[in-house]
Amino acid sequence: MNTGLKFSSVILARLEEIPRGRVTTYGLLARAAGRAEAARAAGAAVGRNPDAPRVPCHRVIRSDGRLGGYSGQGGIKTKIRLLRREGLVIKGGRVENFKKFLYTFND
DNA sequence: CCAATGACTAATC
DNA sequence: CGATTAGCCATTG
Repeated sequence: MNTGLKFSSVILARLEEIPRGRVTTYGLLARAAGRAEAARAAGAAVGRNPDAPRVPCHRVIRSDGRLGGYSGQGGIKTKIRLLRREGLVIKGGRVENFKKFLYTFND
């Protein structure tokens, strides 16, 4: 049941706890928000908050290591730059060894 | 309220 | 490994 907090709100709140140099997936994010199978909705929620200078939405990638998308300024290109800036290696549109940097949430 | 939509995912070919 | 298909969901018009 709902805690009173909207799904998208929880998504954004959870994003802020992702450490620098780490990434998470839309699926894990959705699970952290209370809906394990709402990965798609999670992506939609993050996508509606493009300008989030303080929200590290660029640290969210797909479950297979591919970048997914980015609605912020500069588009996907910016997402790549930001991730590389945190020490991650992007190649062929995906994060290499992303499982090593994968951040998992705790209930 | 119903139908469409999207920064998804896992399974199949 | 790339392309396709079907499933799942909150949000929007």
